[in-house]
Amino acid sequence: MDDIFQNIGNKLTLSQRIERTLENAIREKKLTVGSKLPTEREMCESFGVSRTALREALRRLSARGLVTIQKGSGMYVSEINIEDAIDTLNLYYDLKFDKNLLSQIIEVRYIFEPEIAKLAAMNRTKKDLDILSRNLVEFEKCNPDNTQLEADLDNNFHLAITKATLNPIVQITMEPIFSLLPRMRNYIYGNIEGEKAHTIKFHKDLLEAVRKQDGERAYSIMKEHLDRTREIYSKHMKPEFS
Amino acid sequence: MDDIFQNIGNKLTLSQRIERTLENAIREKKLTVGSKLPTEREMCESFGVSRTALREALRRLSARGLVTIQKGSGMYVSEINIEDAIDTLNLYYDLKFDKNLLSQIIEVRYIFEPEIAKLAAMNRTKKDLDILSRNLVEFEKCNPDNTQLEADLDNNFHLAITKATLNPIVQITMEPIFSLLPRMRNYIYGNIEGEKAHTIKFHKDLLEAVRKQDGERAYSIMKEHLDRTREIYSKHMKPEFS
DNA sequence: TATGAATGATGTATGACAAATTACTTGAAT
DNA sequence: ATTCAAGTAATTTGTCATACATCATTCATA
Repeated sequence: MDDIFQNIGNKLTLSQRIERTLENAIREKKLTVGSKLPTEREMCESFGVSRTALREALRRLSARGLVTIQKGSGMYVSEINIEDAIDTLNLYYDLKFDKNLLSQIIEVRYIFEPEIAKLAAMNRTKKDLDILSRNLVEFEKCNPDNTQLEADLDNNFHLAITKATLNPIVQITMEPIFSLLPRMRNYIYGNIEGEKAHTIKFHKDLLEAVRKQDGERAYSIMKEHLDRTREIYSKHMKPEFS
Repeated sequence: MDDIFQNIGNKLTLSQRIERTLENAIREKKLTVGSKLPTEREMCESFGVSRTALREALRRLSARGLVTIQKGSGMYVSEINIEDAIDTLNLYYDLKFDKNLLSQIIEVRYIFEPEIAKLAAMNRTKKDLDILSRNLVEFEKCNPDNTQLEADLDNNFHLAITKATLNPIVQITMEPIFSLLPRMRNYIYGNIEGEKAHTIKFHKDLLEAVRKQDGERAYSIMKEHLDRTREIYSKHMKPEFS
């Protein structure tokens, strides 16, 4: 028995215990999504706690996306949605943003995106093709001087490919990464994608492969493109980031 | 001007505005990680709000991992760590868990893990090799009847490979997935990995490739293994999930 | 140096009122 | 008599203020 002196500092606050209780109830589906929670007064009574403690517990749960609170109406068990998960990752990457994360992002894109392109080619719906085509048209007619719009459209193309996999896990993984890319331009000299013509050709070829559901071709096109991107990145990386 | 009638119901509560203010300050590094926030009384005064509103804002921030609150001591801007991001994804997958997510997980493993194995082979440190070796030893000597331990060790092996990439994004992506796998057994008949001998050989071969930093070989070993796993999954899937 | 009291921080309880929503009542028009 | 609308009451969450509890740190004292 070496653990006699353990378990002293582990005392949770009252509101944390309430939070955990409610969280477990939601996880175990004892509280179903969309259902209305009892009122504050009722829960205070049944838990035997003050409004203060109860409310702070519910504030935490709402911050995490587990419950929705509507003033004057009530509190509801909310369906946790993909945006909640993505937001958290966005926050994480935001605060961790440095030269290491930058190269890690490039690395992840390089190893994941070709497979994603392949999967997208196999699973894409008609709607995905529409989105990709429209993006391509906009990209072609967009003013070359408007580098911001150009970058956004390029991002959206990759995002649309990701969504075309129809796999939400892939989306959760990649979306926060794409949202960081525009800001990365501040750390890179000039236009990271190289001249517009190349990007258009790349998008066109990839779209064509996706349309034909040619996974292998989509894979190799994406790989080639990211190879090129990766080189440009490392060549144009600002001194303090090399 | 079509948006004349917008932005009416968007009124944030006072505590939400406080939350956002502090969050922005942290995002913009005006409040540096580890630094101590002013006391409640001081912040109440400078914001001109009651303790209630301020505290509820801080409860939300702490729930999201942005600040740490220590009773009797104070409140601190906390380094958001990888566990926070992983926990959120865990929660999301937990609540979304159904037959679709199950097949999506299998799909993601199939397209990502071979690339991860390759990257791990290239980047792994000596320490990673130690962890993998020790896992293999434990796996070999573990009682075949203890399927739970066997499954955990198998999971830990894949997790260790993921960490050996030295890329936290890869870890964030895969760790929640691995934590779900043990529970998936409830939805699958029998031992999803097949007989132990096969798993041992697979782990041994993969470890050897990682040790030699032979990325291509690590890739193909993992691909082959997941191919087999995938087949077993689909064969053993319970009726209500097929 | 070690003990313990004093101080200052967060945690909880209570009561009151504000603000928003919902439910109900009432009344007029058809 | 029925239906619909406006207004009122009741309910619910949001904020404020005060008091005390509990934990951590500081400081004085033996």
